Amino acid sequence: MEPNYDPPLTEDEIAQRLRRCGINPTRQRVEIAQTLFRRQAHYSAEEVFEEVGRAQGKVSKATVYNTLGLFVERQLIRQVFVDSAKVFYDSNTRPHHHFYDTERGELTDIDAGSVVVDGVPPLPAGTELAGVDVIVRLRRR
Amino acid sequence: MEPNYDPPLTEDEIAQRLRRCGINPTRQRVEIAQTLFRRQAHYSAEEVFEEVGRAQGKVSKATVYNTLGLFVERQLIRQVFVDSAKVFYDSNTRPHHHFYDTERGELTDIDAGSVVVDGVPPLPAGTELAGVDVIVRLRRR
DNA sequence: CTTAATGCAAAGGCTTTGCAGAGAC
DNA sequence: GTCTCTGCAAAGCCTTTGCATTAAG
Repeated sequence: MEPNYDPPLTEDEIAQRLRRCGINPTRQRVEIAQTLFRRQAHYSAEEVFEEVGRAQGKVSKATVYNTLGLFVERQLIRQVFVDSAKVFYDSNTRPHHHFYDTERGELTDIDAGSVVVDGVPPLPAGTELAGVDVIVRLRRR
Repeated sequence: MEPNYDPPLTEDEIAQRLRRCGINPTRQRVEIAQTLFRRQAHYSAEEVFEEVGRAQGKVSKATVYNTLGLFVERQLIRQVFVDSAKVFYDSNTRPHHHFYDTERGELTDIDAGSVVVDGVPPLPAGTELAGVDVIVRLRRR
């Protein structure tokens, strides 16, 4: 899967991006965003917590959770649900789907450009489309 | 969505079905299965617990969880992940996908017969297909 | 100063586990 | 009697919340 940016975003670019989403770019938020956008990947909250702590200054777990929640709410990132154990946070903002390796617990992107989902019945009355997620579950053979 | 059987299964039919999956049909297991198959629906563990307690003899929460886990393992039912808060247990055993009303937290089946997912890239090396889940997320308008 | 953000620890919700007692054969 | 299942309560895990402290303007 190609990265969704290249080269890596600078701190200033990150800050701008946060501002564009109406998010005040504090040190912690910028560091979390940097981690999320550094490489195309799917992180659990725990992984973000560890990775930020390693690469940058320490950020508390509460702030990690609150910030991830804020980013999701502002649609900077999205959540992926494939497992009851934990939520994945996905920083690929382009339309895409996922392979999920059920044994390794790994998510991989599938570009939405190549995928067609057809034949979905009319939406129930009073609703509108919020998104279509395709999860291709894999097992090792 | 049409029910996946009709009329309702008798206790004996349920027991047979459990045996076919290699599950010893105890009272609790049969009652839980009856609840799950009574109508086409998606239950949280909590809902199964309450519904069984109301309709049948009481079953402990531990047994509900253990039994649901057993049923999933034996592929009598499947889990659906759409929300971090809880797992849905789905007793529709035919291939199908889901609408998910994000505001009401309601799942509705989409028959797989009508849906085509095309253009999925080749599976990663060493893996085989375990299933394709399509979740059509809806919001109220 | 005043408002917003952070961090710690405690609380919460869902789920699993340990283990003693009940049931099946 | 032996093996399995059940149920309670305790523990576990991920996540959220309350609240005092710190940072920002």
